[in-house]
Amino acid sequence: MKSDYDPASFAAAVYDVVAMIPRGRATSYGAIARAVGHANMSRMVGRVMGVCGESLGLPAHRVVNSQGQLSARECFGAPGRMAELLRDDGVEVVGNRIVGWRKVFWDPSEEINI
DNA sequence: CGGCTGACGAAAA
DNA sequence: CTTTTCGCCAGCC
Repeated sequence: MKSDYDPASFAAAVYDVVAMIPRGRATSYGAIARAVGHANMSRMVGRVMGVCGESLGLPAHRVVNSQGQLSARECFGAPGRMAELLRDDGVEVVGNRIVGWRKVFWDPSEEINI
């Protein structure tokens, strides 16, 4: 299987996964990294999302860390903006943490490896 | 060209 | 709960 690490392919896979996140759900960087075949590249996922998809219209606010905590809340133009978007998606957010993260969490590997 | 940092993760203490 | 360590790669100084 594709064990070769391709930055372009990796980014494309990340975009694809993030774009298919259902409303009212959220996923983690590690989950995406795993889904694309790079378990330890969670950081690269964050970097790829760091550019916010550059007008790709990706629901980056649905991507949080493994603990369901919003690390990039200040990257959406204003603090609390990300939580607001999540709340609009039907996800309860308290402070920087998603409420019921366990049931809100969406595993992309289930939709990719299906 | 080397070192630091970073929307991270997981394990260990 | 907090803090530390290791891993991974890319971008910046």
